[in-house]
Parts: sequence; structure tokens; C-alpha cells
Amino acid sequence: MGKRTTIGDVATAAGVSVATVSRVLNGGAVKEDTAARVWEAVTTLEYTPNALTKSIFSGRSNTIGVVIRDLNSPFYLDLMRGIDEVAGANDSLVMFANTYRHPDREVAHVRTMDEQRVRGLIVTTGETTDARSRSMTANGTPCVVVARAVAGLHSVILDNVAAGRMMAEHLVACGRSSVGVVASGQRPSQVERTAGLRDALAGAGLPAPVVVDAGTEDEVAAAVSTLLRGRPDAVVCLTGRLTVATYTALTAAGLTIPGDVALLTMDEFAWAAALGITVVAQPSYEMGRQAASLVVEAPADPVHRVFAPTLVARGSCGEAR
Amino acid sequence: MGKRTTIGDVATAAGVSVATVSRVLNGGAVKEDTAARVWEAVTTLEYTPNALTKSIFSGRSNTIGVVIRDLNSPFYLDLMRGIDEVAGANDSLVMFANTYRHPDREVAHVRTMDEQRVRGLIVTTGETTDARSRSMTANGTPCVVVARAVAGLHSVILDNVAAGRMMAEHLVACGRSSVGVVASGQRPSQVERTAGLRDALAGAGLPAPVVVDAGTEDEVAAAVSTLLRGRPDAVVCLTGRLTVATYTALTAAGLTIPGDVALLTMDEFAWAAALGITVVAQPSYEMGRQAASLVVEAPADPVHRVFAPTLVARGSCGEAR
DNA sequence: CTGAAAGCGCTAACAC
DNA sequence: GTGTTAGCGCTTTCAG
Repeated sequence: MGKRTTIGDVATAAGVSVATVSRVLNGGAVKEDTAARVWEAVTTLEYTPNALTKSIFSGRSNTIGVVIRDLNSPFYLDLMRGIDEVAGANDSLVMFANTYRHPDREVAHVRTMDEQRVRGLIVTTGETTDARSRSMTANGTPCVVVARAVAGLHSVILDNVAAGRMMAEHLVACGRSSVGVVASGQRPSQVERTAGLRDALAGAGLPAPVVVDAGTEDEVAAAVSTLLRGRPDAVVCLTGRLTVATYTALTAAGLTIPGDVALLTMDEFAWAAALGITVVAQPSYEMGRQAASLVVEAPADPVHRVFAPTLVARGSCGEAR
Repeated sequence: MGKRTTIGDVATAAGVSVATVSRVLNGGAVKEDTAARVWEAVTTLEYTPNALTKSIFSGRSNTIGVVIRDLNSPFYLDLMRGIDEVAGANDSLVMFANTYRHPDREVAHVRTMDEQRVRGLIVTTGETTDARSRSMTANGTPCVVVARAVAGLHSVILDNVAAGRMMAEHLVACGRSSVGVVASGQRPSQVERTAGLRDALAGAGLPAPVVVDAGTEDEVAAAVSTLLRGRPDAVVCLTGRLTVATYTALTAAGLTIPGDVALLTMDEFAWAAALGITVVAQPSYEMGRQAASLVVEAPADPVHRVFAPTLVARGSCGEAR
């Protein structure tokens, strides 16, 4: 484990200069047999170029930084896969950091990504990181925010108002009229979904939904039992992260779905099909692809890509007329 | 977006040499007011040190490379979170690449990680990447293989034979006698689990289990229906990746669990508790932590850490006597 | 076509 | 304490 072999070692072994080695490695004009000698040396010495040093010149690595709030959520996971897929297709690696919904870590991680001179940055973080994202943008590092529209930065978002409305419409079509909602926090996405739901319900002449807030899975049981006191005929969960907990709370209360209560949730997930749970899905994989594409294409002006939600009806709200 | 500000710019602004700036940044001995001037310049110029260049000296970045076969699996996801957690605690970032179970990409990605001079590498790949992992080890980059023991490399694995045995014992305790198994491929983990299951069943004087292979979720339906022709009173799924599909195939066949058939699967997952599915769990998060720790600690000799599986009984196999 | 030499941004001796 | 001077491994003019 002495020093690693460098381009200089290869040059010596092949009896050429480092410049020549660099050329054959990067496809410059080199006489054929010279190149052959170099390749041979490369192979024998098992030379692996140092990508770090390379990036020093461009001042930029071929890595896409991703700062996620919570990998443990079907949405973020699929998003991640979409990003990874596009990164791979563009010879880029993904540098990843999870913040576990911890604001302090968000800024620290974004900073670290900047220090790593990532080629671009994709974040699902809160406003705390916007300042740095802006300065990074000014320095030529494209930054895209997912799930939140921000002036001056690229963004990839769901039409959350439409999602809320879509939920309401489906419930109305299924003949439900008393809606309870499990929401989580005050992020724009949650607020907008709630607004859309509220509006559409009002538009259909139904009473306003009761909305309870649950920050973590542990809080869901209490939130749902609060909801159930109002004897709703439908329960909506506005974030995929809390779907399991909501489902558990409902069944633990002895309720059948959709007999006693309809269940409608956000975000597609593997078990939804198996359990017949109706969801309003986000095209998360595609959103990840688009986010990564924005990094790769680096358009000069801020681009906001809004995606439409999709209703995947599976019966957990009963039959729609 | 001209040139980024460098340590030189800061030095000029503060009226000191780059060495001094470097010292205040990295905690060397500097007079207090000099340091203050430097920090001021750092702030005004929004200087963000280039981590890439720093790594050039150590010949090594502070990044842990992770090459995963399939993020879309509860085991790998938790593993990843464990890795991320330890990496974060050690000022390291995680550089991630998914191979989508594609051998070619495995070697390519591992090579790229090497080029990035990762501080260490964690892979869940097949034998194809072992050669490079060995040479990386020789170059001082600790490599740890997850879910597969490899001579000369660190490894973090489950005691798969014990897991298989544990499954058999639970089924026997629940009075089941005719076992059907959904396995996936010939990876050591699958083979060993099958062997453990087979042995323990034989030890209990029961007939050998029928084992069918399903590579992907799409193949599960057919595999399960083959199994069902033998009228088993228990179905075991040896990989968490195929749990949903197995469950779906069973319920689609109109079978009730555990009434008509017991269901026992590998790997803990969020919905298992909600659905009362009994699993044999791997301490995946802890395994991720240990893998990352091996990278951080970089022991000289290969370390093989074997973890014990845990049975989480939830009733999907009936009552154990 | 190929080599010599000048950096890229930063750290690490070595002097003052 | 602080500045000077070498490099780290690689790319890229600029000559030859």
C-alpha cells in the first residue's frame, strides 16, 4: 500500500511523457504504437486515474449532490432512483446525504456538497438552504429544489392543489361526505393539498374537513382517534410517510375499509396494490429524472416543472359512481 | 459565475499569505487579530474551500462509496441508512450508485468509486467486483462486502443457515408440515437459507420443502402457483424483495393467511406489523453501521462480522405451541 | 505527433 | 507567528 501508481509511473513504464499518457487516456492525437505501449503500461500497472485531480481543472466534479430529508419514504426513494438513473446515463455519480428532517444538518450537508464542488445539487430541504443554493447557482452550480417552488432556483413539484382537489372529487364520487384528514406539518405541499381538498369539498357543498396534524408516525394514532370522534366516513392521509400508521390506526379501531370508513392516501407504494388502497400518486421516479436532467442541462433561467397527480382507484373508498 | 474565490483571494483580501489562511481554516497557531481579519475576508467573499483539492494531498477523499444492487428493497434501504448515519458521524459523505442487478454496471461503478479515491467502499455486488476490491484494499482503501463472505475482504453478513433453520423451527412449532419456498437466484444467501431450512425440516422428520425460483416480481405469480399445486400448508419467501408479490399471489389465489396457508418471509418491513406478517429479520440498519465502521476503522486483517437473525412472530403462521 | 513546463487550489515543511 | 517554497496528480498550452 505504498503510493498509488500515478500518471508519471505509467509514463516512465511506457517511455513517454505524462502529456502523452494523458492524451491517450483522454483521446488526443497519438501515434498508434505509442498508444499501444501506453495502454500496456496502464494495464500492467493497474493504473486508475485520480478523478479528484481531474476535477481540479474544471473546478467541478462529475458528481450530483442529493440532500434528502427522509429516504424512508416511498416518494423520496423513487425520486432517488430517478436521479440515480439519469446520473448514471451521464457518467455522473450521486453523492447522497440524508438529513433525517433535521434543519441543522440540511445546511451543513448542502455546504459540504458545495465544498465537494458537485456538478449540481438536488435538495428536498426547507428554506434554510435556499441562500446557499442561490450562491451556488451564481457560481455555476445548478440547484434544483424538489417539492417546493423557490424563486431563482429550478424546481420540480407536484400540482398539490390539484392533488387535494382530486382527492375530494374521488371521495365525493364515492358518496362520502364527512372527511377527516391526517396532515403533517406546514410545508407548502401539505398546505396546498389541504387547500385543494377544502376548496373542492366546499364546491361540492360538503362540510369542511377536519384536519389533524401528525409530525411523526407515533403521533398518528392519537391524531386518528381525534378524527374518529367526528365519525367521518372517509380518512385522508396527505403524506405517504404516514400511510402505514394511518392504516394501522384505522384497523386497530376495528374499522373496515371501505365499509366503515374510506381510506385515501398520497403517494404510490408497493403494498397499495396488494391491499387495494386507493392513492393519489406523484410521478416520483419521473420527477427524479427531471430534477437530474435540470442539473445536467443547467438551463440559464430558473425552470419550474409542475407535475400532475394521478388517481389510482383500488376500492378503499368504495365504488365511484 | 467567473472563477470561484480561492484561498488566494482570501489571503489578498486579508493581507496575509495563503499559508496563514490555511492555518486559520485548519486550526494552526495564528495571532488572534490576524485570524479575525481572515475570517472576515472568508465571510465577505463567501469563500468555500475546495474539498477536492484538499483530498489530493491525502490521496483520498472523505467519501464512502456504496454500490448497491437494488435500493428498492427494505434490507438495502435500511443498510443504506445505517451507512449514512455512521458516515455523517465521521464527517464523511456517501457516494452512491445503484446497479439494478446489472453485473456490468457493478464493475463500472466500483471502478468509478476507485477513481474518486473513496475513503472506503461498501458493496452488495457479486463476485465480478472482487478483483478490484482486492486491489483497492492493497492500495489502502478498505472494502467491505455485504451479504457475502469473501476471502481477503471485510464482510458483513447474516447467519443465513441459522435464518433458514429458524424459519423451519417456527413452522414446525406452528404445526406446519408441507413447506413451499420462493427463492431468488443462486446467491450464497439464498442457497444457505434454503439449506438451513431443508436441514431443520429434515431434522424434524418432515418432507423436504418444494423450492421454486423467481428472479423478479413478475415471475412470482407463476412460481407460487406451481407451489400451490403441491397444496403446501406454509409458504416461505426467502427474500424481502419478493414479499409483496408472494403475498399478492397467495391472496389472489383466494387463500387466507394463516387459515389456509402460513406465510413466513425474510426481512422486516413497515407493513409487516400492520398486516401481521411473521418475518425473520436481519439487523439491516446495524449491519449498515458496522459496514461503515469497518471502513472508518480500516482494520488491517479481513474481518467477518456475522449477525444473528431474529424471528418476529405476528401470527401469519398461526400459533406456535 | 510528442515533450517541457506552467499551473489548478491547497497543504506542509522550512525559514525568517 | 507568518511568509516562502515546494509539491499533490493531472491537463493544457506552447514549442519543437
